[in-house]
Amino acid sequence: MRILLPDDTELALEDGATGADAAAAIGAGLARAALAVKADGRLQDLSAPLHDGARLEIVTPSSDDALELLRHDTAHVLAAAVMDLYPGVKISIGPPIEHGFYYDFEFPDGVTISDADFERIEAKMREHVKADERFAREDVSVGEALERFVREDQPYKVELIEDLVRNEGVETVSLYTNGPFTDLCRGPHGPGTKRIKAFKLQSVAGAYWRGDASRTMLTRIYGTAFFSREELAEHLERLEEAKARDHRKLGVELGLFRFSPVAPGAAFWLPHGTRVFNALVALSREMGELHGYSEVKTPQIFDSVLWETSGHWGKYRENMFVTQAEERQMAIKPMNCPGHAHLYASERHSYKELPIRYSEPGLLHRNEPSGTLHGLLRVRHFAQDDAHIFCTEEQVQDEVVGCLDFAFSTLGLFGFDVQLELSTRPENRIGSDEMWDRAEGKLRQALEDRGLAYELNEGDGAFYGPKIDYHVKDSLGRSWQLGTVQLDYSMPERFGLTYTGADDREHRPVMIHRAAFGSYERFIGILIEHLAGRFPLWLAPVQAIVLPIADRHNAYASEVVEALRAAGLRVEVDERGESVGRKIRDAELRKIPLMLVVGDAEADGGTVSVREHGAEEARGVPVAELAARIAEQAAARAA
RNA sequence: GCCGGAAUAGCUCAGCUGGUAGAGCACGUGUCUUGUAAACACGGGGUCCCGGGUUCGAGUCCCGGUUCCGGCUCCA
Repeated sequence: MRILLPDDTELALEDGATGADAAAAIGAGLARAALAVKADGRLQDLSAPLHDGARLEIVTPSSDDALELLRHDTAHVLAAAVMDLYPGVKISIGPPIEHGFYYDFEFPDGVTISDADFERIEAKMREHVKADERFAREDVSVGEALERFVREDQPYKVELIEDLVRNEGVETVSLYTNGPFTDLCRGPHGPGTKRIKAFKLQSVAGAYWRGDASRTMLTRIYGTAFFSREELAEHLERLEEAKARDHRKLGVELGLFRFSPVAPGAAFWLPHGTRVFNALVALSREMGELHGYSEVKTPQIFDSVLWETSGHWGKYRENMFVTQAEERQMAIKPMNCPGHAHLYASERHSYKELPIRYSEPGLLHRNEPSGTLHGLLRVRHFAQDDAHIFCTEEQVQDEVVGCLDFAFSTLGLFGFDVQLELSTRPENRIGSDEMWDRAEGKLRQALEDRGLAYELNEGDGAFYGPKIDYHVKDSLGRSWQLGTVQLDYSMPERFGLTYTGADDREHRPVMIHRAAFGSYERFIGILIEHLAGRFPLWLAPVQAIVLPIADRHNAYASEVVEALRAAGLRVEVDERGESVGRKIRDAELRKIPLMLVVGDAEADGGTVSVREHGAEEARGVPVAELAARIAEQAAARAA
């Protein structure tokens, strides 16, 4: 038979030849390096037979799919080692993931695993690797596979097979055996365990079977693997570096905020953190003015009837902070929208007024489950750059585009890599299919109008309408939602919102919920990690620090500070009796954008010596010139 | 909320099989008067997370709780 290679040459092989045979026919080196093959774009084992005319690609460690394959192999080796060490353990699933793999187990009663056990497990894994066990595939009937896993008392495997039969109607399944361990697995796998040159177990965590909180909690062991020790070491190094960017660490080091057990999930903002926060609120207000938003203020605590009207009482009561006032049940607001809807309803509106855009940097409280709190990224007490647009059905499309433009011109200042997600109708929803078709179509159209790439999240919309979310990743690659645009056909109904149309009849407005940053807390957390704590001039809590060389220069230093403050800049002076080297080091560690050294020469000439991160030092800069330049730079919010 | 782990000075951490709590940095004082990433000396600083138990004796062992960390579930 003939197969086609990537360079379009043909290779003649005997009928029934495998991927391994093909690799060997091309060259001995390639045969040694080969892990698997891609036949007509589909990955398969080296030992699987090829078919005539197949377009073949040999997968080696340098191929795109190789790491995933290796990590999947390693997951099987982990399972083998765990089976050796913990008799009676039940296995579930063990896939490769973005930077490694995991395997979920149910350990026998009384056995808990912690990272202290990793050494022992890794040692056992190394034995399996050293033995270079083959990954042997076997296709068996469903009956045979079920019989096997029932006999071995592996209920999770049995359930998986039963589901495969039910959902996909399979009649046979594939089993992979490496050494003493056999797993239900689609494959493919590499030829043998010896290809696993470098691996490491990383953490242990609980994980619900099938991601269902009502089912058993399994023990998940995470690890990673590479083709060389160097690559593993580099990866671990990168993880360490990422930890150094952690906003929880930098926030404390830079004196931005703190947390305390007296208020779990709520930040205490120090003066410097508050400056950053306020600078962002100012930005949002400025953008709001530009885009036709009107700021409003609504109460913090409402009678629970408002939450019943909005529907939050039924759905989110557990997650709301409830309080009491003279026998009346009140609740602290978890969102601004009911307040805004109530405000809208308090006046009559004509179509001529629409769209009405209410913004409010409102302070919100949500009683998030304790286990979900995470620094500034998931908190119970936060503020949003929130706004609600009340508009006619015809205006929705333009308003959504406006929201996207608002968000991108705002987020664009920070250089984030923003992922857009469009979430469509969930199973539990209100409104007709026609309404959903229209609403989803408008969001999609808005994204396409602006040429924005997005991911489709089917069924993930709110019960009252579809939405577009902006997602970014933190330093450790975890994805977080920032802003959003949500169409809401429910709230206007619940609050009986109307406007008088040109036809002199009452009509229902559409409500759009939108935010660019989302929560300021989360945004600042992400921003700190993104910038590694080095804020641009316009956001920096301290924009410049004046460093007198000796204390005879302190008086001149104070003059410089005054001049710069007069230009509206946030400036400090370091008058400590320390060396210049020391003052510079400390200012660098505080990540202050500008260091202004002043000595005899500067005092004589009315200048400063400017040290700026990532730039050449500039001596003899006249103070007035510097003040004008950086004031302009800050006003322009230049990066 | 669930599973696992952790908690010692402002920060980072050491403290063995139970025997009066330590370092570096930071902070304070003094000396030095400094030219682009750490001058030197001295000093102050502790509810060893909280509550209970075991013990002659608990930072250390056991139980309960709190918060945090890593995940899972959830996230209007």
